Amino acid sequence: MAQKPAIPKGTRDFLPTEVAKRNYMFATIKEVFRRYGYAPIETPSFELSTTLLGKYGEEGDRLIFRILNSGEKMKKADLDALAQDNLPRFANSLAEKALRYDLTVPFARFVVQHQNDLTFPFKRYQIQPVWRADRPQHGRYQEFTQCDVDVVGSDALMYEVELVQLFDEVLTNLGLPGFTIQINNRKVLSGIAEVCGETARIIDLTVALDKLDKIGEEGVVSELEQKGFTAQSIEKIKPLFQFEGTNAAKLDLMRTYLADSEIGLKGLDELSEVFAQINELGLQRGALIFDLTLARGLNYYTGAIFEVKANDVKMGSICGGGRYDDLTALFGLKGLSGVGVSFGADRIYDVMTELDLFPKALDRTLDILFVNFGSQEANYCMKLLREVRNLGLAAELYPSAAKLQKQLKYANDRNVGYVVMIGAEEAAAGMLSFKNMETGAQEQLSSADFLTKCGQLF
RNA sequence: GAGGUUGUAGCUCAGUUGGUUAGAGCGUCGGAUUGUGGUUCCGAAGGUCGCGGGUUCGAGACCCGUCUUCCUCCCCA
Repeated sequence: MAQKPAIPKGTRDFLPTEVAKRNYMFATIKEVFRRYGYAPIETPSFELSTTLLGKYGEEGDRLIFRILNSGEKMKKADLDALAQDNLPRFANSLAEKALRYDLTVPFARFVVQHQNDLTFPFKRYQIQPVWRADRPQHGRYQEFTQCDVDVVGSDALMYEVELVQLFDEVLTNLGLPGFTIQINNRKVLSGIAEVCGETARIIDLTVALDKLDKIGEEGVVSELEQKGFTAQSIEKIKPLFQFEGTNAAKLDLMRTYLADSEIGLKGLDELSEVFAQINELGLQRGALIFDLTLARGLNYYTGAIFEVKANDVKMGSICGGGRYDDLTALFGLKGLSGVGVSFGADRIYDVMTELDLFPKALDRTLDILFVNFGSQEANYCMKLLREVRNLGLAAELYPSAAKLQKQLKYANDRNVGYVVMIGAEEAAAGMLSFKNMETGAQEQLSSADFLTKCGQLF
């Protein structure tokens, strides 16, 4: 046998039944997006490297797939940089293009580029694949699809509230029995850093804090020590470990803790407002939780930070997002606040598969199969086939006059609903045999009755 | 990027301290059964043992490299 074919690690093929399920999921998501007033856009799969690099931090840059220059452009390789062991600069000279890493940064670029054609606040959604040169793991792929909704051009907290509702509605409609929407605010994190006297190292601080539920208090302390935080500032962080209770209780606790931090209190005001409105409006199956440890790696969030996890499933976050005030400024457009969230389609798919939430009917790609008894009978079937298709049913004629046994097995394997048999006798009598493949029941019908029945059945 | 783990038929996996011609189940195809599927029975096809090198009289097994799988860390959807 020839060399076994393969696909790159972290990528997948999708079989017809899987595509059917994915389409169902996307259709459900889109329908909700539409009702909330978001319109779809698309951007290229790859961008100029300069658009993407430096937007996701050092770690992010490492995970960006670069596209090697081709032809004469290869001569642009910066050999001096290589000689100086400056690998990042060398890599940049080799690749002027890169596959998009997420949809948010390309969207910021899009907004700046088309600012004169857009009406603000601009609400868009975007469902496209993104690529990360990450090490594949459970629920982690190198190619996966994100479903982003963002609104730019308004700093109204109404949109934070709207996005929480959106999480709740989409995931409820997809049938998830329960999920937790965690919310935090970057300003609160800044306030904590301020209180600890570590404003410069807010990233290290929040990344350590983010791991609290994973590595525990001691783990966080030792990580902070390792990062060089003083015993004094670590002591000031410790009260946060006791952060428990209802959302209201947590907010009260933090008001005391952040009493001296103006920015911290501003963040709490924002959170309180969102909680107040959501309490008023109510959620379906989601629970909104104030989670102080929620930090998220992305540097560009400035206000609310969101993350969603499915209950009772071993899977990382299935959605994430937040508010960013300066993202478009990176591309030269200042003063445009945005807030957006991303649904991790592939993880949601995995969760839905694990919980068996897809409708069974999605497995059916063919409603009716016409058995082929020979060329004359087949010709007779073709007219009926056309009429059945015009009724909107998925129908086909078996391609050859194979043994009936084989044709029925094919129908069985394809999970066909009904089989129509028209042999010489039936054709002469103007009748047909109509067989239900689930029950095995079979009846003789005239063509007219058959078509009426089809209209009723589907 | 760090550490561990895996790779044998289309799929899931056996294969003893290195020793004749590498096995099973499922699936596929054919038949039992020429107009009735899922069950059953019989038979067949299908393998450079991930790839490259090395040790050995002899390697699927041992050693080195490389790719791949899955996991932990990092990070993240």
